Amino acid sequence: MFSLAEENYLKAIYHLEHENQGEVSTNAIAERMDTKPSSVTDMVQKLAEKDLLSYKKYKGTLLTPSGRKIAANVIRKHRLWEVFLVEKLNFHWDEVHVIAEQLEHIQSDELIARLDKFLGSPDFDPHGDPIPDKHGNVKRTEKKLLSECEKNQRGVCVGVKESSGEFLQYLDKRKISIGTKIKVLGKEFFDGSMIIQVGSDQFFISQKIAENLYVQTN
Amino acid sequence: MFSLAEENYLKAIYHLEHENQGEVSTNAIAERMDTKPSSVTDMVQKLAEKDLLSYKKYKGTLLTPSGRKIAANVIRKHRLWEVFLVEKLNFHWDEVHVIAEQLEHIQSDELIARLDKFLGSPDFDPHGDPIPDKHGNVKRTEKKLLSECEKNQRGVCVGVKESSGEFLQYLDKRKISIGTKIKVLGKEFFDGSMIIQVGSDQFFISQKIAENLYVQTN
DNA sequence: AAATATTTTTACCCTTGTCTAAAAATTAAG
DNA sequence: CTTAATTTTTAGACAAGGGTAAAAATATTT
Ligand SMILES: [Mn+2]
Ligand SMILES: [Mn+2]
Ligand SMILES: [Mn+2]
Ligand SMILES: [Mn+2]
Repeated sequence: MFSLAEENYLKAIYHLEHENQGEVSTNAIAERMDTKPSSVTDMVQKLAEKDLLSYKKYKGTLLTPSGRKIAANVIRKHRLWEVFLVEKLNFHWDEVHVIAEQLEHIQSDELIARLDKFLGSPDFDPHGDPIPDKHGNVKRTEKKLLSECEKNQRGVCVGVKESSGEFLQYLDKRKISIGTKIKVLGKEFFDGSMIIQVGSDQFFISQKIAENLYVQTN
Repeated sequence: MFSLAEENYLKAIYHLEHENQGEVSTNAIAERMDTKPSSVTDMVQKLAEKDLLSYKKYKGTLLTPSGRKIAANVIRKHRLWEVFLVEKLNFHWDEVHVIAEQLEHIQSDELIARLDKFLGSPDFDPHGDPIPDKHGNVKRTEKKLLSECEKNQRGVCVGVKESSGEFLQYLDKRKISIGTKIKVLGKEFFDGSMIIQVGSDQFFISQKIAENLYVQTN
C-alpha cells in the first residue's frame, strides 16, 4: 500500500510530533531521517497530496488521523518483531532494533495478528516502549526520568529514552533492565549525578545516564 | 548487500537453471518475473558486471558460483520463513508463499541462524522443498511425480511441483499433505488419469494432478 | 526598520528499475 | 540459401527517491 520510504517518513514524523508537542519542521525530519531538507520537502508534499499529513509551506507538518494510524501500525510491527527477536530467538535487547527496522515493513495484517497472538499480545517491547494496538491506540503510562527522582525515592525501570547499543550495554553491565528496582541513595545538585542501589550493588551514575532511564515510581 | 530486485533475478535464474538444465534465456526470465525482456537484458548485464552470472549477448545466462550461492541463500531464507509461518504461527501451507516472498529479503545472517535453530534446523519446507544449508548446498532427494508411478505402486507424498493456492486447497480437500501415503489403484493410459487410495478414501484424479505431486516410492 | 542569519523551497541532476518502440541477431521455413 | 518469424538488444522515457546549489521566506539582531 505505502512504500518503504513513505512509511519511514510517517514513522519519523509521528515520533517527532510526540517529542516536540506540535508542528514538525522540515529540518527536524531531515535530521532524524539522515537525509536532506530538500528531499523532505518533496516527500512531505507527496504525503500531503495523499492526505496523510497537513502541510503549509514554511509552516511544518502534522499527521492527519490516517497518517497517524499508518505510522502507529508501523511502530506496532516494529515493536512486536522486537519482542519476537528477544523472547523467541534469544537476541539481546541491544541487537534487535536494526533488524526490526527491516521487519516493520513486511505487509500482512494476518501475519501481525498471528505474531501478536504467538507472543501473547505483549503490551511493551523489550525497551519498555508501549506497543500500539491494531487501531493505533497507545497505552501511555505515567513514567518519569530517573533524573527527576529525589533522594530515597524507589522506582522500577520501565524503559529507556536513548536506545543505542552503547547505552544498553552499559545498562547490562550494571545489571539494569526492564523491571529492575532502583533506589536513589544520593543526588548531587551541582551536576545531577546520583548514587543508586540496584539489587545489592550501589554505584555512581552521571546525569546523562539518569536522563535516559524511565522509571515508574509508586 | 544486494537489492531486492537483484535478489529476485538471481532466485528466478537459479530456479530456471534447475528446471531447464542449462543456459537460461532472456525471455524465460522475463516470463517468470512477469516483466519485459528489455528489462531483463538491462539487469542481466548489470549482474554480469558484478560477476554474479555469465552472460554472452543473445546466448543466455548461467549463474556463477557466487551468484548461485546468493540465490540459494535467498531460497534458504524463503523456506525457513515458510516453516516458521506454518509451524509457529499456524498458517496454512497455501498461505505462506506470498509472505515469504517479502521475508526472504530481510538481511541478517544472525537472524537466519537463530531462526533455523528455533525451528529445529528443518531440512524441508511445508511444501516438501529442500532447504539449502548456509553454504548453499541442497540435499536433493530422489523423488518422482505421481504420474510416473505404475498401478499398485505405493508412495509417500514429499512435495508439490505447482504450489498455487487452488492446487494446495484441492489437496487439502482430498486430505493429501506432506507425508501422506498414496497407493495407485488404477491408471488410464489414454488420458493419464488415476484412481488412488488415500487413507480409507479412494478417488479419481486427473493427469494434471498426478503431474504436480511428488512422491517417494520404496 | 534594516540588515543578517537561518530555514525552507525550487530547479535541476543522478541512480535504480521499469516500459515502449525500433533495430539487430538468431532461428525456422520455404 | 533466401525469406520470414522469433528472440534479444538498444535507444529513449518515466517514476521514485535522493542530492546540490541557489532563490525565497522567515526569524533574529542590530
Ligand atoms: Mn526499535
Ligand atoms: Mn524498541
Ligand atoms: Mn514459497
Ligand atoms: Mn515452499
